[in-house]
Amino acid sequence: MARWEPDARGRLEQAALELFRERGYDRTTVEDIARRAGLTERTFFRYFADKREVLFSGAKELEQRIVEGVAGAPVQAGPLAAVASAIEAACAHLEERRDIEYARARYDLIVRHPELQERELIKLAALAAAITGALRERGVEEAAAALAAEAGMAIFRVAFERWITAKKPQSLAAQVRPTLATLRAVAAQGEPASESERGSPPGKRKPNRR
Amino acid sequence: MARWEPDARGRLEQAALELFRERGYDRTTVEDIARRAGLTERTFFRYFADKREVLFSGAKELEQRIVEGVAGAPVQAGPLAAVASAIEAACAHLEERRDIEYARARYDLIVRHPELQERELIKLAALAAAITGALRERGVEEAAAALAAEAGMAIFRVAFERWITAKKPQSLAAQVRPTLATLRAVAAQGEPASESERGSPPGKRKPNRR
DNA sequence: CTCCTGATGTCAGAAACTGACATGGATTTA
DNA sequence: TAAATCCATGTCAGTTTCTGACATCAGGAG
Repeated sequence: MARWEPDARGRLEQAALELFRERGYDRTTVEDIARRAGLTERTFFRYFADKREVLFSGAKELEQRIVEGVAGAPVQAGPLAAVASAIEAACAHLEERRDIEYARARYDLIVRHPELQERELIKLAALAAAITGALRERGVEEAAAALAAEAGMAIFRVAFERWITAKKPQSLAAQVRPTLATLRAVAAQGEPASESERGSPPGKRKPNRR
Repeated sequence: MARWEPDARGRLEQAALELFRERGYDRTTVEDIARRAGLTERTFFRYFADKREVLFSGAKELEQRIVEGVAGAPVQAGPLAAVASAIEAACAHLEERRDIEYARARYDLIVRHPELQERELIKLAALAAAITGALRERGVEEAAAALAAEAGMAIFRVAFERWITAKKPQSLAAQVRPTLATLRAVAAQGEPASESERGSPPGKRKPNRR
């Protein structure tokens, strides 16, 4: 027989989410969480670097999945297209693993607590950095890679927000493409007329969609 | 005669930066900072919500400045152009107020300390939200506004990084336009050639200006 | 059986933060 | 001018987060 109940980490995560919802984030101490999971405060901090981290265990996997998606995108795809398709795939997978109820509960918590937003933001920043690296692997130049990665994060954020606040049930992954299109439209708006952005005569202008 | 030395807040900020540089961020306690400023720990927390905040007093003014810049951009400017020009102006002003040495010292600290990065990120997120609001005031639709704001933040980040890590002395503001151009190029790359992008939802495309 | 490993517990303590109340020049008011 | 009161700061006690050091003890390896 096992010496300890299995999945201490998972128990801590679940206990934490329950308690945060029951009493609120700041009225829940780490000791509360640990006790509900049948463990001690010290053990909590062996699994999670701090109190916030207990809500962000999925970040690593998401990052890995997206990086793989970027690396595996068709060679002819541009950086932004590669990122967007990776995000789309990751979103689809994310929807399979967790139902929207969980996502909403977690989202509400994060939105209401700046310290949790901060953590969320740094996770996304780490994700952006990882994407930048994956794009560089594809031969994309540094600044372009960073910008495409950040743009991808912006798309993800907007798509996610649309999904989570939507009244009618819809897919998260389905938000990605239209959001990408909107971003492209915004970027194109007011763009200098010719390719080289200075004085050169308007040679072969890019086909202006629409 | 004044009862207390003037500018307690400023003294705290300066003492903090000095000590962070001398001993490092985590080997400096709030009490250390307060003492060097001739105050007590309790008073520190009356001026700053927490230890990190002492490094971010300029954020409010930057936000206000950029929002004004967006609001004051020429009416015919598209959202991204409006944001970029506001950022450019704010950068120019920022360069006047603080020298690059200060910027580098602060940047080094933030880069090396995740908790400070988190704070930096949430300030930028707040800035993005404010920009989104300013764009909405200009009649830009919600998703487009959010995306343009996030894109602006991406530009700012990349421009700032280039500026701060540059060997040759150059202007921060001067980094903005080329970075915007790069972003536009990235966004345009691989864009669907014709107006309907691959049978995706009937997006309401805006008429392309210019 | 003995040794060792590794997850957990126990304990003490530093540091971040908060609420309540005190202090005493400065400023306003009677 | 004397009194009232204002308010930036100090003092103090307390909670919570997080860390280091060491103890415990079932189970697997030899």
